[in-house]
Amino acid sequence: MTDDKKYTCSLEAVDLKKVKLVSGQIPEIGKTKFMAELFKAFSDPTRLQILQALSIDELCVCDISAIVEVSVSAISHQLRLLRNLHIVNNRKEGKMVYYSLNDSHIEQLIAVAKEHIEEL
Amino acid sequence: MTDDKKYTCSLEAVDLKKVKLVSGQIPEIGKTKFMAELFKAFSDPTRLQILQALSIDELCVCDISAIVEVSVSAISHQLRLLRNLHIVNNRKEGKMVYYSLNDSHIEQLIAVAKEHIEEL
DNA sequence: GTTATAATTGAGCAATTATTCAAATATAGT
DNA sequence: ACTATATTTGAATAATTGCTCAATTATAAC
Repeated sequence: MTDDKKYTCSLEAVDLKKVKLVSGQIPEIGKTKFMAELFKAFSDPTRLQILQALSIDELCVCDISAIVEVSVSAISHQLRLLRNLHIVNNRKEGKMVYYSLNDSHIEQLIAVAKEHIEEL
Repeated sequence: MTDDKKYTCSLEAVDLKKVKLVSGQIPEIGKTKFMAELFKAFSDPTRLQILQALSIDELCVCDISAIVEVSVSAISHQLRLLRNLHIVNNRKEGKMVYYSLNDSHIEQLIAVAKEHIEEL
């Protein structure tokens, strides 16, 4: 009858007060989903290599392909994903397209992650 | 004959000097894969909600399930993954298991990501 | 010991994803 | 116009992933 979510354990086990308090303090699900998408961009080794390379220098697709040792096509697919999330910018020059990082948060995220795994 | 990776474009298109320079400066693939795994932990909305909840307070599995509105089983599966990556700690008290964040980098990563999406 | 319940676990399934391949665009040089 | 080449794109495929369900483990109360 009551609209209790069946997900959880008995009422005695749940600290309802805590649950309400915490629920009220975490971001709404839409924002969380967006953040998760951003993190997902960093969660693939190929993409992470691309981002690390771009944190050193602006690069064209061919160069990225050579550095990461993955086909041009695969790189291009990944770059589109990164473009759509506004993580990288691109600049066309003749036949070639040069990519770069969009803002400093990208490098910050990578730096913090590096710190974390280094002190394991 | 030569061991050129076939991945890439013509030799004229590739800036070999740049490629070598950048290749030498990015972390080895093993480290990058590990970092990617860390980011992957943050890349699912359910897990990200768990982490955001834990950044506010230590919580038992039941409470997390109630906050995130996902089954206890699903939460437990995700917590195992987070445990294996040393992102969360747990503490047993009777029948219940309390989870908390392992170190401050976790909160830092979430904070930077939040900043990034807010200034889009 | 028996019962109740918090939490974990393994198998299975639907959905997502990273890459390859082939084809299409776009630009430069002839 | 024609050719060469840098990049993009769509479809297909194999691999991964998050959840559910059912069963199990661990602890507490009786």
